[in-house]
Amino acid sequence: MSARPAGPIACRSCDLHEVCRLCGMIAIGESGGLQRTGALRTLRAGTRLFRAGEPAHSLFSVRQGMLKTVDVGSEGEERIVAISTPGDVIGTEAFGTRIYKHDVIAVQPVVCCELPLSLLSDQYTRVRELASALINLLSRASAPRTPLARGSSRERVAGFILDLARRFEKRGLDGRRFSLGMTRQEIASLLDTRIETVSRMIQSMRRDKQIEVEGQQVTLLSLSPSA
Amino acid sequence: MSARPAGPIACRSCDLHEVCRLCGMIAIGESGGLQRTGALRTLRAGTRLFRAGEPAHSLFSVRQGMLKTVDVGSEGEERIVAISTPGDVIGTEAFGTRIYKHDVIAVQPVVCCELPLSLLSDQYTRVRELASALINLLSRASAPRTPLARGSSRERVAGFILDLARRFEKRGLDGRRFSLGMTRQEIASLLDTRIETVSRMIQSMRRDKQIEVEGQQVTLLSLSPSA
DNA sequence: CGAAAAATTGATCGACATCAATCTGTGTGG
DNA sequence: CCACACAGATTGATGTCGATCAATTTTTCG
Repeated sequence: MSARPAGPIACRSCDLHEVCRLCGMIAIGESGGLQRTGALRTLRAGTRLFRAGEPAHSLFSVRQGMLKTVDVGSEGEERIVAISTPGDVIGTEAFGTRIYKHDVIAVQPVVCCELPLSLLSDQYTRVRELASALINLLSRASAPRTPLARGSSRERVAGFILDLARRFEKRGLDGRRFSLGMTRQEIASLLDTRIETVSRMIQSMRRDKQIEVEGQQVTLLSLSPSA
Repeated sequence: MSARPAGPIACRSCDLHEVCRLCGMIAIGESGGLQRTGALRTLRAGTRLFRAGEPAHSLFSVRQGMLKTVDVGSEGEERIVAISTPGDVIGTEAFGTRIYKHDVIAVQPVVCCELPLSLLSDQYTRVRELASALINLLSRASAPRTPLARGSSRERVAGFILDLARRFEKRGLDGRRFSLGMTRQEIASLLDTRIETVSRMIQSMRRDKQIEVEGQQVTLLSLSPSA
């Protein structure tokens, strides 16, 4: 009963869509829904998209599945600092330095689009619309995000689930019934708490009829993604 | 004995420097150190630079002093999500939407540079070097930052102080002796903890000879900004 | 089926929140 | 100038939430 990965999503609800389109990488004559881009890439759960410190060749966008952005602490413990869901763009920080800053690892089977940085650099100097699109993309990505690891553990877990729900909804996926897509351990790492606490909070929310739970599958009841 | 505000810094160590220069806003014939830009702006401690939801006209860079980026919770409590120190750029998230996403408030007397977005938009379509500089700036700003509000309260406070030290050092300021620049209450809000805890941890670090403290003035002893 | 990983549940302990009192420095008006 | 008020900071006492330790249960997968 392995939960299906989140997505796939349509190109039009991807953050990279405009940039992608201007790069002329979307096949001509596409008909609605899902489209082919220049470079698709698939990863099995647990495999790495890239590593911190590595030279950066590409920008990625998530088509299907979820990935974790990981910070390795001084003692080697992995701390998850972000989760990427379908429609998100990964690697925007490498534009200047051409070096990735974190490990990024698939937590589910992933399909993503790959856009070579060289291609972008070549073209935005010629196509000013592309420069604009890139600037808009990076601008959005530069907004300080409200951290999930704040408040009581109950608030963190509820915040995490709501955050996922809103993101899915924004991309045209189901924001009321979906898979958490990762283990309790990974959720705990993201929320800077413990696996037992995550489990207890989820069960507690279930008893309070806020959600229904079956493994990683969640259904929102009194919680609402639009709230 | 009010602590002096952090800075001022030299233009060349400001994140906005390249963009600023290409905009031709730095007066010609400058001689080293501090230079005049097109628009300076000063704020008294406690005054707002801009408000969440407000239409965005400008990008700012901090020349002197410190500001807090504030998120207002559902019950009206202020949660500090970021601190801006000299050399930092504020408002990058507004490039696309032309709307600021947070309240930003001076915690010390502040001097900052103001660069109208309209001016930037007008020019990057003509000057491709400016587009590059903007893209580099936004790219850097889009990197997921390791949150300070993680780990034990001791780690949070130590992490906060070290973070400040490194930032000052990077900008050519003194990273071994400086002012925290804000109240214990504000530090507590940033670190998602309590004012009493911040106080206790600071005193504990003082007893352990990691730092010297006198009000907001701090001197690093065994702690090192380069470590 | 059997082994290993993930998740749940319970019992105990410690770190930090909370409540409360005091101390320190700063600015204000008499 | 000094008395006073007030905000910020420190310190102590107590309670509570979540970490930790431990035991099962459930799920996954070879």
